[in-house]
Amino acid sequence: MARISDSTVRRLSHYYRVLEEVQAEGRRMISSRRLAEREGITSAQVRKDLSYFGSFGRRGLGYNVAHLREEIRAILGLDRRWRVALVGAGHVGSALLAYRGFAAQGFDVVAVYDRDPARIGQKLSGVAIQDVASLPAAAGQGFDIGVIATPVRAAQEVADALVTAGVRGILNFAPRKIFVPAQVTLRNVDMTVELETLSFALHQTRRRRGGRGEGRDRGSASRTRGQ
Amino acid sequence: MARISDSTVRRLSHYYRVLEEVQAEGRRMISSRRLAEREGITSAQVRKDLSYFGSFGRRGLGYNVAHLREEIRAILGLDRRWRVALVGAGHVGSALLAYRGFAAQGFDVVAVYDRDPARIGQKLSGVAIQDVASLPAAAGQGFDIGVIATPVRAAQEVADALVTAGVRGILNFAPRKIFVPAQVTLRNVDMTVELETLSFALHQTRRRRGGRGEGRDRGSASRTRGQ
DNA sequence: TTTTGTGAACGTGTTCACAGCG
DNA sequence: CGCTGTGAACACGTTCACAAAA
Repeated sequence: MARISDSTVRRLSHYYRVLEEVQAEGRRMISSRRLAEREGITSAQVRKDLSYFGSFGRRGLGYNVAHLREEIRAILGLDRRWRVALVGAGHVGSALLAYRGFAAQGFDVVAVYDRDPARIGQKLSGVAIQDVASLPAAAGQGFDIGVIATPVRAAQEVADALVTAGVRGILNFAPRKIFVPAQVTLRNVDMTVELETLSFALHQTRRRRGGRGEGRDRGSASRTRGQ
Repeated sequence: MARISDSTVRRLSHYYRVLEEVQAEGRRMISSRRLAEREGITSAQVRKDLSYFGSFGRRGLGYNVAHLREEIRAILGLDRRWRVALVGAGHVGSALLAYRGFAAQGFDVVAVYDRDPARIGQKLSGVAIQDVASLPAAAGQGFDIGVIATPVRAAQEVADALVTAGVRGILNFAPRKIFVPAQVTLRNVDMTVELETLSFALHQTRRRRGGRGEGRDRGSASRTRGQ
């Protein structure tokens, strides 16, 4: 299978969510056009994305909602459960644990670590908080994914510990670049960057006074409300 | 000024953070190569990004850390303060309010809204929570940015209310596409997508058993630890 | 000699447009 | 006729490579 682009995978995740909704609405089939409208993209993009993985549609009819949903589910690897280790039991960590969609999509937080002695031993959403010092020795726990929800300064050290503990993927919430071995997949969620790019955009439009709103719709930029 | 790509702006935000660190370390100058190493990218990329905005370096010497930091600060529009309205006083909203870096970079949360009567009237990090029903009428408050930290189902409605209230930019944490008028800038932080792309990547590598870790370093993917 | 700034080459993702099938 | 699947055209971001400057 050819290399799949990052953007394609991200959109697949979006399609998956749309399909859940559409299925809840009781629709049986959906065309690439309707699916695209829901996401504010082109139908060609939808078809191209799906075509990398197979032919799931029926010409003249569109896609069977339930079937396509299952296919994407399998493609994304959501048809299994993932063992997640969370490091950092602060605000972000708590928010994450409290988020129900987490477990719903197959991600089980099986361990929580923190450095603060006051927190160690406490329970967070039913999971006991352990001393992060014991993390590097947790290789036997079979963690698949590690989540870094610590202050920036601890991020790289925690990443190293997670790698030692054997995780194959890391989701990093700390606003700083961290380095991991090539075989470990890294994903970042950096609110600071989003906020600053917003600031940049507003700053710009103020300069270009009132002018053309500009159809700069790359990635997650704005888009006029569809119908 | 030519159109600046999204990726360039995001990197600018990263450079800014690196420069803060480097400045704290007491260094006076930095070359594009060293700056690039810190972010795990190429020096040509750094120079190209900066070149869109001017010539800030000195050939043979590199960039003056303090000066370049100020330039980027101005480019990103961080040399002013932004009035932020937060909608949703749940876990994500609280985490956000508690994050100190927020105000430090010029973002002042001047109002918090929620729908839950039990929360309305309470204070969150010093800000009184108001009824979200009053949001559409808040046009006089001069909000620049709106943050959506509500459950998915309320997201679009809240977005509409924020637009009515006059925000020019929206940061959406709800895992669903929302539509806004073209003149409003939209930015999304979707943890679900990140998690699912992680799942996809791990799922893939398991299939391609042990094989070449693959240098798929697009976007925020993994990278071998530098030096 | 070092390092910037930048056109040009390159690679990759998106859009087009249409053949193919239902 | 409607809609998918896809090669080809296109657009755009990244990397190269080198002239210019310190």
